[in-house]
Amino acid sequence: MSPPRDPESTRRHLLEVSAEEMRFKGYKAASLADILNKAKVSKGALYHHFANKQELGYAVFDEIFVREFLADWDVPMSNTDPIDAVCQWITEMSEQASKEKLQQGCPVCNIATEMVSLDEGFRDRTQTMFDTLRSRIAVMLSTAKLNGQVKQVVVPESVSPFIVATVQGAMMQGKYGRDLETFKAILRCLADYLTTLKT
Amino acid sequence: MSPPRDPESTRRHLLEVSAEEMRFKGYKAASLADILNKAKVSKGALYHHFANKQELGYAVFDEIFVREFLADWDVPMSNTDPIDAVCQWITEMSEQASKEKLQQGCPVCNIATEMVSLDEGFRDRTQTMFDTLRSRIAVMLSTAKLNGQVKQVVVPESVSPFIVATVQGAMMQGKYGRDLETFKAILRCLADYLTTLKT
DNA sequence: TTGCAAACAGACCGGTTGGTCTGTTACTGT
DNA sequence: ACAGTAACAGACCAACCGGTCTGTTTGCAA
Repeated sequence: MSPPRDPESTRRHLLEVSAEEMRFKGYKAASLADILNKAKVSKGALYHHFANKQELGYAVFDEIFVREFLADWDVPMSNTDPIDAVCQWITEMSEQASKEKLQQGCPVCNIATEMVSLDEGFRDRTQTMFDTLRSRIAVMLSTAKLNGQVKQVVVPESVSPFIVATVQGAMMQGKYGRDLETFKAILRCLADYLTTLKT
Repeated sequence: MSPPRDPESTRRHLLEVSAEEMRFKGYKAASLADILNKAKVSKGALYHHFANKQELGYAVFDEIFVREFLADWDVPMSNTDPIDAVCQWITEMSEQASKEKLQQGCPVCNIATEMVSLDEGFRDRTQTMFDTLRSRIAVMLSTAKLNGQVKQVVVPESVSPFIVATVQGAMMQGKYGRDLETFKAILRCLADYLTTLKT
């Protein structure tokens, strides 16, 4: 049991319940009243840990959603063949995908789509996150190019956003159609394309 | 000048103003009060033409957003080479894209992302719209296959959702990063891939 | 010209929203 | 032991939300 007063764990609890709410309803539609009810925490406690709803939203985004997202995208880079590694990662992602997860979609993308044009904070966070991801993949492709594992015509700075966009698009399509097969077909197609980049 | 009382045009006006609001703010955050203010129309008039906000949302989605979307995706099919046609269409889309349009993103996708998991009506509409689009592209690829313009290994039912997902992902990435170049790079990459499908 | 429904106008309403404020309880350093 | 502050608890609030309801104006058919 956690002690009767553990500020760090109540903060964490608040964060997780908020994340759960925002996953399904989005940022704006997630009401503080619902969060408080679900978490069985008083309003005073919430406003002791977070200045306002915006700060709570930022914290959820940074500490839960972005963390999860980048962990999911943590493609093994040290493999003998990076393209194979990405393809294998895609296959694993495809197999792990459940219908429920797919219906929920990618929380980062959901919140980003909702808030990017309305809130600078969310915009900056989204931007830097995707920059990180894209450059990570671009580096991988560049080294593969140097090692002669990838065709010289490949432009890492074009292919990396392409990969990101396609995976994101696949998740969206899967979410809209509630269809696991569509999602898998798109990812398989992406893997096919990537193998054409090999020397 | 329109006559002092023209129910059809006030309905249309209401639809357009609502669309403008929902483009920027999404469905839920678009308030009726703001719409009414902007349209300079009374609440009585709105509720005379629409049963409630949901019906207004559906009408905006059907009569404005889906219409625009399918018009944008109206790729010329009768060309000599369908793959070339798609590539040319992609290029045109890439050139026409403005920074403002990109920041706003695709209204259909925005609303779909927000509402698909919360509202059956929006879900059904989104689903059938993308089904229409995908099968339209699949048919194009199938006939091209029959004509021997596309490799026999190509599976139209996989490639068509792939194309849709990638373009959608490209728009999202462009929206998030407010960057026209990323958007264009992704589309160019897609065009490259499509040309590899030619015989 | 009159009757009547369609087309609007806008005051009003209950419920919900994020946020504040005052009070109480628990821990911690001295 | 006690003081002081961090950690809560929850009543309260103004603003806003979608929606209703009553009243007025307009056009048109008879």
